[in-house]
Amino acid sequence: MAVITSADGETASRRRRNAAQTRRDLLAVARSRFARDGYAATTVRDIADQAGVNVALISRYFASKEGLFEACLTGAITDVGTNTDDLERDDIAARLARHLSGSPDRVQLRNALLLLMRSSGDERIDGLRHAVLRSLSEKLANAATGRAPADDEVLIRAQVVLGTVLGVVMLRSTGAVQPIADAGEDILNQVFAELIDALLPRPDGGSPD
Amino acid sequence: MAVITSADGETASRRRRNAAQTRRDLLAVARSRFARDGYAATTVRDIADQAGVNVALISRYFASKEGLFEACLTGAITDVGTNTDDLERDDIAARLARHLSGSPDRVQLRNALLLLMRSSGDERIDGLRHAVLRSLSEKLANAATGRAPADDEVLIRAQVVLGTVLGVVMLRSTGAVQPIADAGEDILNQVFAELIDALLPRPDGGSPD
Amino acid sequence: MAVITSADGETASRRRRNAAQTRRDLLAVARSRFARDGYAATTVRDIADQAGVNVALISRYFASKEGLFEACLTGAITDVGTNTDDLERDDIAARLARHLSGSPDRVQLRNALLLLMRSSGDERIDGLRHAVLRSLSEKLANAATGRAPADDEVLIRAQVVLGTVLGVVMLRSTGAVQPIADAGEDILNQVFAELIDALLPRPDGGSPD
Amino acid sequence: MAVITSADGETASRRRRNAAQTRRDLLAVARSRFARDGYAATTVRDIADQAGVNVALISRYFASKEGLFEACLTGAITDVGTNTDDLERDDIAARLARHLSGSPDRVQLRNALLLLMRSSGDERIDGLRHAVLRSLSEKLANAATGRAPADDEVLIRAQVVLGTVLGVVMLRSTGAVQPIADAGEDILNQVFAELIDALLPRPDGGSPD
DNA sequence: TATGAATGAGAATTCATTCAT
DNA sequence: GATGAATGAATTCTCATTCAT
Repeated sequence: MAVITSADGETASRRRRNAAQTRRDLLAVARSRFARDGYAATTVRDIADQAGVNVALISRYFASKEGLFEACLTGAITDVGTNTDDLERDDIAARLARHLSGSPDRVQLRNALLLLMRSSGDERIDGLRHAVLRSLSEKLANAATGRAPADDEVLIRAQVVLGTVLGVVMLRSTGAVQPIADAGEDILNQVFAELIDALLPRPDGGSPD
Repeated sequence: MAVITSADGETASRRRRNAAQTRRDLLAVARSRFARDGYAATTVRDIADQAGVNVALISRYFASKEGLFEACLTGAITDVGTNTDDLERDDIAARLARHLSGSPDRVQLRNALLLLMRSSGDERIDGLRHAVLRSLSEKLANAATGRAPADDEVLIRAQVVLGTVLGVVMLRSTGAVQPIADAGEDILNQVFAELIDALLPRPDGGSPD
Repeated sequence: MAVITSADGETASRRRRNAAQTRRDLLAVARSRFARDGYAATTVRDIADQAGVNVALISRYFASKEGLFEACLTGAITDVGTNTDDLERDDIAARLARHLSGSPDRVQLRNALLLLMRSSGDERIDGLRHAVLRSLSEKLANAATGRAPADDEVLIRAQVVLGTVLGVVMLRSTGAVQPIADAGEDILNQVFAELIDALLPRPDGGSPD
Repeated sequence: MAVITSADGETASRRRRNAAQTRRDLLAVARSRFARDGYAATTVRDIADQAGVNVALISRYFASKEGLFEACLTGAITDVGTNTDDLERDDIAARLARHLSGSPDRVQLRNALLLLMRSSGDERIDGLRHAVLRSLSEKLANAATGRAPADDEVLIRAQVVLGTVLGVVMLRSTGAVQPIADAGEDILNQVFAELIDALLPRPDGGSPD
């Protein structure tokens, strides 16, 4: 119950002195801000303030605003990756629906997807983004077709599905367009299932219908 | 005095003395820049330079950067509107494919769609954007179902299709993700047709297949 | 009663083509704006708009904003001069009261006094202003003392009176400080008379009382 | 690093790292510039340069140019207030003379008076200015008449005296009109005493004789 | 490790002025 | 004589970043 207070009135516990935690906090705030407002419209001061730390720490831990963005993107890529590792065709729609409709605890993944649409203007980082989007569509194609090597048409179809996911995330974000913004998991699941069924060839190579 | 003519056929003569044309030029450049880079990342100076006119003319003709953005959006809304007026179910896929895959002359419509995803931060303007996206999805639903009044599920389905369109435009823009970025009209037409067939109920209210 | 209208719908009478009149209009508007808002806070566009003419005409007729200001000042000096030519001691208070309290038709002289307190930043013009203020105080001293050559003390006393006039004009301008802003001619006359009586030596050189 | 010391004793060390001092410096410079040149003619860059600090600090400490002006005015109001708290009739002339004629150390009060005549264009701030001028004249009236509640005529008379003070400050500022610009404390004292004696009723309500 | 002071570059906007008609 | 188009210079303000403590 004792509150550690130094003689001069400064509470030692008030200012958390934990580099790793500070870094994580900044990253978390940055991800959601970059995802929601885009790179250019987000100021490092906003991020630092919201994270409750000093702006200078962004330079300290991430070298620059762009470094912070890249770190966000890398984190997003990891998140997206771990959530698509074990993708199975019959699972895809349900998982998408769960993640897109999910409440606060799934927000990070939705931010990750939004982040994949945000550019900082840096070409190298954009290359990263595009590579991940490409790889995501490959995963999708492979999962749907049972991991057969995908030809271009199948890839394009998977990318259309990916486009749908991205587009839906966008239409739902920032409370934007109704009724899809408030659509529940069930209906999303249903529609995604029909979408995949219609567009992506089944493992045996049979036509979607 | 000096007439500056760039290699790619763009002619920017100093001192044009044609207000309407200058306004149009600024608008055209602004639309493509805002669409490509977003509002915050685009500077008015860039726009003016690319249009070959003095920055002050943006204030003159559009009052402010935000005014210019709004004018772009209004134009985009008009374009999207006139291109979806006479939509028929059997026509949707073909038309989408044509516009998305089309070369330079169709770029304006693609920019219009990108613009509908860009925010300037101004709430009023954002309201406009959202209203148009909503209205677009209604048009889509009505065209697909034969103009019957759409219930929420149908609207959601139409919005998923709209999401697909937006997502695909985004994946294709700035030469980004292959192979969909270079996919031809035929394959897009085919996939969109399957998509609509699968997701949107037919006029007679029968199941999509 | 006929309205002269050319074939193309442009009314020939609408745009007055009279250089001298245009010049006068600009000058009149400029005087009141410069007097009220000061040099820097007044824009040439404001002046031209209020005068109902094109901004470029200011450059045409007065070379520059500073030229316009100087013209205003010159006019003000003339006005002040003609109104103080025939000053008699027993007349001063009444005349001051009349001009300061006077309604719209006396506004020009009040503007002239305000103008004498406004600087454009140009040293030469400031020299002019100061010279006129000095000369004004000399006139005041001469009128009060019966044109005897004034020594420094008398001049200082006259300048205090001049200061009073300027200060009162300022306190009354822009509807500012009550109740002096709405004080009538009578009370002003009374107070100015007491002021002059108290501060300025009589013609015979006797003490003010 | 480099310590820049100008010949006139002003020391501006780069990187002072003392927020309060920097704020004070900016305020001091701003007060004299606004007082001398007016709001519109003064640039924030000038102020910052003269204070030896970066322009951005004006936004930091005062939010905006207008905020800086308001801070100047508030300071001026305080100064004027503390210098008129304990005003006694027999003291007024001497105190005015001392402050108006006083050398550098009294410049701040003279600037305060000039500031009370300068407008930033902001209505709220102008309201402040006018309120203070009114209150100043009330203090003057109360001090002169022995704090009896002043009727309008007495207030008007006090405002004429205030006008004299303001007008004299103006005629003396920027070395303008001679000989009053260089008039010494004695003569000013004498004239102000006569002025107050003539215009403001004595405590017992008797005529100023 | 963390903070707040300070900076410089760049952004949007305003404004006096010039030019072509 | 008059107009509106266009310009360049300046002004205020914002922002990422660096520095001293």
